[in-house]
Amino acid sequence: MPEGPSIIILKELVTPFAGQKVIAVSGNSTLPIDRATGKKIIDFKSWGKHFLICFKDFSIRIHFLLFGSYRINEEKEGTPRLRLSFKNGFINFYACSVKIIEEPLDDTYDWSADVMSEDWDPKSARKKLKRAPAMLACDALLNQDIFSGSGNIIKNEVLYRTKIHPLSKIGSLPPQKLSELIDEVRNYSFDFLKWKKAYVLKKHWLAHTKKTCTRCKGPMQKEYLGTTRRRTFFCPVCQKLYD
DNA sequence: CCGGTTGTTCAGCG
DNA sequence: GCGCTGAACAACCG
Repeated sequence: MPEGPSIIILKELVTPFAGQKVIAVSGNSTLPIDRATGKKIIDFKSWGKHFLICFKDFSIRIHFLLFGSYRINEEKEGTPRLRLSFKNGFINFYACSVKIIEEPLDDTYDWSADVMSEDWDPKSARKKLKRAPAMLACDALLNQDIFSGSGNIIKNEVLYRTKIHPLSKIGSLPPQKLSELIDEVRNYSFDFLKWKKAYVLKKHWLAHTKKTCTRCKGPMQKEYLGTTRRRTFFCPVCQKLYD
């Protein structure tokens, strides 16, 4: 569920409810979610992996983390964390993190960091990366302040596509390689979106979960790298270490 | 049936 | 008070 492109799909699926009044709210969330009852949804937005339900005076932020899910006009086993009903249907969110945001979203979110956004600004990402020369490439690609929406799959695929070893230091990447990295996060995210919609995402993985390198036919390496020790798949031959 | 994971937050430590 | 690390949480697949 979680990476940025999946949230774009959700946003598209809920468009029938944009502008609709919430006629009932339920769920096992401990927050005062009933506040949405009777209120009109102004818009649905997203920032990376955050799904945002916007009302006039506040917003509800949904984060699916690793295991969250949703159903639209469809039930599923278990109590939803949040359920919003409309006269033309309902949305259920399960096992997700719910947060209420009081301030205007423009005050909370740096839209230029969102890889899928029309406000995405590669120059801004570059500036942030320049400020963190010691950061490892595998950590940079999971950093939501720099690449909001990028996740572990996107990380592995982008490093493989750009032939950058996950343990490369950001400050050691030649300028053109750095540009390539930044551009490829957005490029691959849109491929991810296209393939996910067509239910063929896994088929197109070149690195993630792979045992053999499609380029050199050598073995792929699997290690738990970076500050978060996330699963990292890479080809030690084709992906160059910039140290 | 158990182990593992497309993620994040927070307590506890030095 | 800071940065870092590991635990906790969650549900479903293989």
